[in-house]
Parts: sequence; C-alpha cells; structure tokens
Amino acid sequence: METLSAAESLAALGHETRLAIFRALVQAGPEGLKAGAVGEALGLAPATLSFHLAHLSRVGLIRGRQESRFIFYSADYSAMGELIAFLTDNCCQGKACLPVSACAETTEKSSAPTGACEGESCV
Amino acid sequence: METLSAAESLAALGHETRLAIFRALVQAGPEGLKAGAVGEALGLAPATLSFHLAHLSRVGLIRGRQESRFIFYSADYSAMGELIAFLTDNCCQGKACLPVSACAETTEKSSAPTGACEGESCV
DNA sequence: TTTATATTTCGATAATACTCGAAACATGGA
DNA sequence: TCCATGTTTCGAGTATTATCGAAATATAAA
Repeated sequence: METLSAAESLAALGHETRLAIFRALVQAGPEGLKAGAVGEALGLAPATLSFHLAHLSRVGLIRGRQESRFIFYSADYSAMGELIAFLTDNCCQGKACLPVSACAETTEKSSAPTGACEGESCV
Repeated sequence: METLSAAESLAALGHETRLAIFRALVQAGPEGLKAGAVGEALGLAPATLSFHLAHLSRVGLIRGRQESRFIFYSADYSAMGELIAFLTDNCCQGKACLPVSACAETTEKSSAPTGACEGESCV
C-alpha cells in the first residue's frame, strides 16, 4: 500500500460519521447492512449518508452490492488489514508502539521497511 | 480511546503531508528531528510546516521539546499504539481483517468490544 | 546590545469538504 | 403500465482546511 492510498483511507476514516458507518458495517459482518439501515441507525439524511458511503467506497474500505431493491454495504476487511499493516510497517519505530501481541510479521511481509521495524524491540 | 479522539487522530494522519511528517519522525526515533530538518526534508514552507506540526501535536501524535534554539519533534509511539489498538478492537470483525500475527489480545484489553473481536476467528 | 537563526502567529486567499432538500434514477410489486 | 420504495445525484449554501508571505517571538551568539 503506497502512502497516498494510505492517507486517503486514513482521511476517509478520519471523520466521525464515516468512522461510525464503518464500525457499524464491521459489526454487521460480511453480510453488511442496507444503506437505509445504516442511515437509520445513525440518524443521517439520505443524501448525507450516500455522500459518506460513496467516499468510503471510493477508497476501497467498503463495498456495496445490489440485492433486489436494496444496496447492501459491507466492510472490506482486507483493505482494513492493509491499512493496519501499513501503519505497523511504516509508523512504528521498531514496533515499539505496538500492542505487544501484534509484535510480529505482518501480511505485507514488511515490504521494504523504511528503516523502522527491524523487529528486535519485540518484548 | 473514544471514537472522537480516534477520528481526530485518523484525520490528522489522513493528509499526505502530515503522514509524511509523522513517518519521518518515526524513522528518526525517540530523539526526533528539529522542525527545520523536517521542513527541509519535505520541502515545506515554514508556516505550512508549523501548521501541520501543530495539528499533529494537538491530537497527541507527536510532541515537541525545546532544546536550545531548536524545537525537536518526535513521534508519540504510545498514541500510535492506542490508535492501532482502537482499529483492531473496533474495526476488525473477529479480527478477520488483521495480519495473522496481530491476531491476539491488544494493550487496551479489548475494552468493551463492540460485538466484534470475540477472538474465535483467529487462524 | 545588536545581530542572526529558528519557529510560530497573523492575515488573507484559495480550495476542499460537509450537509441536505429536491429531483432523478432504479427496482420490484400491484 | 403505474405506483411505491430505496438510493443516488444535483445544486446551493455553509463551514472547514490548507497554503504561504510577512510580521512577531524566542533563543543564543557576536
């Protein structure tokens, strides 16, 4: 994951409403939720909801699938996984900032670590 | 970490310039970097740099300490750790989206998991 | 005390993002 | 076909954020 895309994902989650939407979709599981259900749960005007869903969609954190008359949105777990991998690989000095448990290899195989994350600071 | 503060941290990192600043500070280690060095490395006008440093400071992701005539900024690893813990605790369905390695308890003791993260989906 | 350097604050401008009513666009049922 | 419902797009208004020159502040050296 390159830093532009990481910044875009972070920005997408960096808005209280969108973060709430994303959390709701995560909780809903792979099935996801109808757009309407999300709006109802969070008390959002349809246009506002659509705006934020589109934003999250555009950066790849969620996806929508049409099902009869409804559109179900669901969280894209792998996108979130990549984002977390980016943060641990690029934003943790020797992983010193990580919860101990997370102190190990990441899915991204620590692609070209930028100097940090040599791994020796794991407890 | 409550979601407002999480959203604020995410938004702070959700800007290419600030993300680059933060990464540079992480790479620099606990010593950090003089503000000027950051600006030089990234080619930022002093006022612009100051604006972004203040933003990152305000949300607690970095801190500055005066040292003689300079101000050294350094990344706050624990703040980053809390952010990552928030994401893994609140934005990962049963941690299915996590890099395998990170599939375990987090520092935050999974405070009141919101329904996700029962842990059974760990590989 | 004067001068030089480092950084921030101020102020103005430009750009971007957010909200939401109203209208348009599906899709499926009557 | 017509109607009802769910969702998006449009358009306009408002608010927030980003950029950066210039001025102000702080610290230290001459």
